[in-house]
Amino acid sequence: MTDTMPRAAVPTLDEVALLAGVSRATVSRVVNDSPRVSPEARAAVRSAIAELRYVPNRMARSLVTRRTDTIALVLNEPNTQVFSDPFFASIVRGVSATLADTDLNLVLLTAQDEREQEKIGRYARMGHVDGVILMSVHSDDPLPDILAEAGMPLVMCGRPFDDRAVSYVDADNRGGAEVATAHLIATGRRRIATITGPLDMIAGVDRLAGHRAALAAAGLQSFPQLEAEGDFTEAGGARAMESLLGRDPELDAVFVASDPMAVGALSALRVAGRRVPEDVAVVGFDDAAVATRCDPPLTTIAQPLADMTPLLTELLLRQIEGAGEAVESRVCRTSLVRRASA
Amino acid sequence: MTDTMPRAAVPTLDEVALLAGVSRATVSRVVNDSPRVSPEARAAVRSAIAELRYVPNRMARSLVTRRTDTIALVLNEPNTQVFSDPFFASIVRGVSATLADTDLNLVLLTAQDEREQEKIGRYARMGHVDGVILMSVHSDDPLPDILAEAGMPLVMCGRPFDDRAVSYVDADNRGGAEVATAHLIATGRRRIATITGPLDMIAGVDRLAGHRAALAAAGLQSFPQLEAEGDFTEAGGARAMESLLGRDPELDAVFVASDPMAVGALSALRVAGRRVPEDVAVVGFDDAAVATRCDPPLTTIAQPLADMTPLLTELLLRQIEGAGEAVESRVCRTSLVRRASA
DNA sequence: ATGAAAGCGCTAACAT
DNA sequence: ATGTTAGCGCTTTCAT
Repeated sequence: MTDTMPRAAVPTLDEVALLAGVSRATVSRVVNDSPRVSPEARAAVRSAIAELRYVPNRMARSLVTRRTDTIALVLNEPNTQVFSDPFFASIVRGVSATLADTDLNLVLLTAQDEREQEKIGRYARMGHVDGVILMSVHSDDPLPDILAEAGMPLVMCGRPFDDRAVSYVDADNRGGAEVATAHLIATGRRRIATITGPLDMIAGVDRLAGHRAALAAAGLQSFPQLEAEGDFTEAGGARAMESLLGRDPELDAVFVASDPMAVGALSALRVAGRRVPEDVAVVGFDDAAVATRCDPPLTTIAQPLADMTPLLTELLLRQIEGAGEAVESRVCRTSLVRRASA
Repeated sequence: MTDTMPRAAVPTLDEVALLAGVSRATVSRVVNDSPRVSPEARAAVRSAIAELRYVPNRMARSLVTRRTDTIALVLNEPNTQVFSDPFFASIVRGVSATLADTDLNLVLLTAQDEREQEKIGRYARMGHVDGVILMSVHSDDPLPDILAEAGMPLVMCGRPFDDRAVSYVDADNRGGAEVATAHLIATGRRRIATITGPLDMIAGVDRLAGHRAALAAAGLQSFPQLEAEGDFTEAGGARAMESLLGRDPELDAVFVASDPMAVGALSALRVAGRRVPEDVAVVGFDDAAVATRCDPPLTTIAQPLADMTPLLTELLLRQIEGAGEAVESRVCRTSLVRRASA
């Protein structure tokens, strides 16, 4: 099947001005909602715009304003599985909603590997976007440096590995993990395992640190065989749980560093014939308000996404408007909750 | 925590020219890999570019070339659950990979509702992108019209509802569904149910049509109570399966119009105490090569994503280069396979 | 309130 | 092979 279709002719400001019988400057003022235009002129311009179906040319405008009115949300994730983590969807939805009533556009950029990260770095530096929100950063990712060195307004979702001066918004991962493990201890558990997140991600590191801190605070020792690294996916959680059960069949509790992994861990426990929570108690850490079908309901540390997403854009916009001067960070409080089964 | 950081000064072509001791035109030629430059000049320019960390200004370039070297992949999906469908991830990954060695950039745009679709329409019309790949189109989405009327190069992933002249790439949904149901019939099943996709999406409609055609071809009648509409999610599949079992406990097979839904259906069958495939045979339709953990292995119609993603970009690029003249479509063959359990 | 004019940084003829 | 020049479509002083 082949057919043809003429490319639409794109009208310019001058054509609108001609049709409306005013100057380009006036049309520009109308388009940009300047108050210094007479009602008659405004009306004439408006109707000319409608008639010609005029849309301003972004490139021309951006060339002079130095603004694109576009911000990028970068998903830095080689693991396709993780791309479908509900956490991403929630952040995207949240940021998108925050921007809905503004005239800012949101674009998503994904990087599977270093090459794509560099491509994104170039994309941003060329002036396609006014600022960047960076998600899912791994310890060896070059993109934060590329962007920071270019002076690009930048907010990271999750604190950076080093103590660099960069804006970020994060959940209290360490504190949340402490609460989780302390809860398990409080309910009488003593052989408490953990399934960690990827340890090249700060959320993985912080949640493990919180877990260990809670054990230490209770005078419990942390054993390497009670720690298994997962990858934030359901399948990875199941594998890690199997591995833990193999290493120490007597374990009576597990703190799982993300809810998708917790769902996987629960099914691994069921396969192994362990009852939850009678034999093994489980606490998760939610990477979104996951409406998971898990029976029994999952006790979990709730990450305050509703707080985090507006902050992300707020911090970025402040940086963009303030010519990139202010670097600030926020840590949002987490809390222990019980998710009903679906 | 607050700190300051100077905004980097951005060098222009002229500054590079000055430093390299050549004209702007020569610098431009080097940047654009023109062969008409002497090796010495090229070297001088290269080092000046490196020294100044020069990056061309996209807006200025695009203003004259009328190209942005960016294409958009639009995810048209109000349902967040579906956003995490592995099908999306696979398409994004595939298109992204196809573009990796080119100097084309890919941006993802998501629309939760009509307002956001219109915003995306404006974004595209303003000249941010050279072309658009549209995914997950529902029957009442305004975006295809907005884009088509603006003369924006456009390829749809999935055929349009009406017989409009628009490029698209699709799997053979109808044919695949026919094969699926015919397979169930061939193995002796007679009370064959189906869990459909959303019927405001063409894939949902086509797969149902194929299912019905296979029944008709075998002289079997299709009953409304043996058809339940799902939403392409795992939870939706489980709900639909429960509903079907309630309406006809005697059913002996089910064709499920997507693999995530099939996973849900399998767990609903297990909960209901039905053995698979002894009591109820199941055939899915994969929305990606989903590495689903299902036991027993799932028989499914494989959608040829490896064929589809390069086609998507190929058709779009041809349209962009050919000034939007050619409209063409491709339907990729599907086949019955058996997915091993993970 | 409106228009004239300059210029954003780049590419692409056209000259040489 | 290289330089000169003329815009691309818009915003923004600066006049009026």
